[in-house]
Amino acid sequence: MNLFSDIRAAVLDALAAMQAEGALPAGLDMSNVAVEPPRDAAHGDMATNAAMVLAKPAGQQPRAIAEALAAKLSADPRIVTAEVAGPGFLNLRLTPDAWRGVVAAALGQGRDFGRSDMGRGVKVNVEFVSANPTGPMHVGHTRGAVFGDALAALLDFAGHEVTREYYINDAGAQVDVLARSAYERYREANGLSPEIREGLYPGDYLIPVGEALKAKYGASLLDRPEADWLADVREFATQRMMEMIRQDLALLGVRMDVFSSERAITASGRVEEAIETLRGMGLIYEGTLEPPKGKLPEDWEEREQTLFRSTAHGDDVDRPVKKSDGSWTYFAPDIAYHWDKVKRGYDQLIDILGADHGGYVKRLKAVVSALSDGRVPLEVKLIQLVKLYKNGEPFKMSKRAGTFVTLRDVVEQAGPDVTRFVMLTRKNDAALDFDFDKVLEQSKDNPVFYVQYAHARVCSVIRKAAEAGIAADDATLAGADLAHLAHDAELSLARKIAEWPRLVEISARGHEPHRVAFYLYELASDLHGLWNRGNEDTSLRFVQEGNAPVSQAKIALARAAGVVISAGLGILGVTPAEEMR
RNA sequence: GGCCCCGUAGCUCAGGGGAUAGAGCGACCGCCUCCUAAGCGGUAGGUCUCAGGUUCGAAUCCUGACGGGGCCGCCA
Repeated sequence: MNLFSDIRAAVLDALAAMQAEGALPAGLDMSNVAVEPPRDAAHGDMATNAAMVLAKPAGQQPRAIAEALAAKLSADPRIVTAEVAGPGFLNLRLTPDAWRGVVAAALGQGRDFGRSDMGRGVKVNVEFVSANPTGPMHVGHTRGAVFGDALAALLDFAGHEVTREYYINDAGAQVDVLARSAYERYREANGLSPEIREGLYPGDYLIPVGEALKAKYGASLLDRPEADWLADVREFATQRMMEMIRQDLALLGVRMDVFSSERAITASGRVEEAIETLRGMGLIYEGTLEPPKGKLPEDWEEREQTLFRSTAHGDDVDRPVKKSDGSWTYFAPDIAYHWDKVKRGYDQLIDILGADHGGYVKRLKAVVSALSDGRVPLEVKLIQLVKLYKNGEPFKMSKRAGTFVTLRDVVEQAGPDVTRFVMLTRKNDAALDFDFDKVLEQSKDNPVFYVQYAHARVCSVIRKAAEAGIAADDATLAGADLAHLAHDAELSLARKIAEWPRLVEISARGHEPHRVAFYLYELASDLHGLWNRGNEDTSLRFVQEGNAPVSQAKIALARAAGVVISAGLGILGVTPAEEMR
């Protein structure tokens, strides 16, 4: 149930009736007609811009259209008043029963209240994290992981068929480096001193990998040429790294549906296949690139390479798929991988990438456009930098300096709830300040506690009611006589609850899970506000001792808010606490 | 030089073309005999970086400046 879209439908019906009567011309575009909560509550419960949007195409005065529309709408039993205001707004006031209906719907549907069928039949692939399997996840990865997971949950809630996918970069030079680094730790495990040369990964996390290699191979790999052991050690170490990454993701509460391997794609010849397909479209050629303007790379020289004509699909320059030595660039397997996703039948692809991949977006879009014949849209959500602060001072992560902050560091200290909420209370395209002390503080400055506290208060009310001998289970509440909700402070909370289904659709459409976090904060604020009004006006307390029917109506309202908080936190992956200690 | 992101209250940030631009923190003044005060109410605080444009209407869309960050062919 979405009261805003219900009322919008009523507005459209009224406009259609006006057209049938000749009061409005036929063939008007109604797509911009909106029914929204007004910025200022004094204007009413809902406002529509219909008259202003239609005035010009209809060739009529906006206020005249609004007057006629108001006359039609006032026949609707849910609408108390329809007043023309300002340049042609139509402000609507709804009956208390309309708002009580929202409370009833939320109780009836529980955490499913607000689910939308907006994405029905739409298959979406959300690729995120995709951290290289060469070490533990760090703070930067954490933001992408949390964002992707929440976006996937949001799209699911809005009715899409969602696949969460991780692309394992297990085929490039970096996994050879990993293998060499692990091999040194293997030598170390065998009592030799490791040579962690420049360019190898020095992290301690490879020490157990070296020991595990010793357990498996004994001393048999010692003093052998690299060619003898590289492939085996690479395979072994890569698997170990992926296990570690899966554990890190599990700590955060992130679960993937599909892990795709670059190595598998490369080995199966699909890169060649993809490039040949593009060649068949006339999009692959041998040529040289113009040097970039401005600051040149130091070793710039003109080279002939195999290039992808990405400019034919909106890119600024063509992009190399082969290096000058004839081997594939990083881009080539990515072409094959995205083609693979297209062939798996998704209607929409979403890539969650770090902001340092900004220069990569246009070529990826070009590939998907070319290989899907323009049918499958690819949206790339760039996750901007996480700036770390400690004691209010910015500090840089450095593996060498030992200030490398892992996901595990953060989650084990702050907990997954705080980590997730903080990282989701910001748009993906704005940089995020992550202040360790503030996040660890667990104080009122931390919005996640504020929202959880609201939920805990609802649970507390229900417990108190039970102690007072008033039944307050969901089944009883669903049958409560909501006519006892009459105070405007109570109906205001119902109005906020009514916005939830609308907010879900807006957030899902914009791929903006942060909106959920901000809405939950507002909803929590409204609940806390109503709670405290009970201090001055005892008739506003949820539990009215000795009056079960009235208590149950009030608790039903609180429970409806709690159900929405619970559902919203569920999308964000945050636990709805039942009590705070 | 080009491309991407950002610029809104002292600070951190919301604001899917709508009315008098909002919240938190900080400052100031109040509220616990009472469902958890991890809470609530109020006051103060604004040239929405600037200049053009589109529109009945722009913080929002477009163009261009300015400022900050990121990226830019044999790294992935």
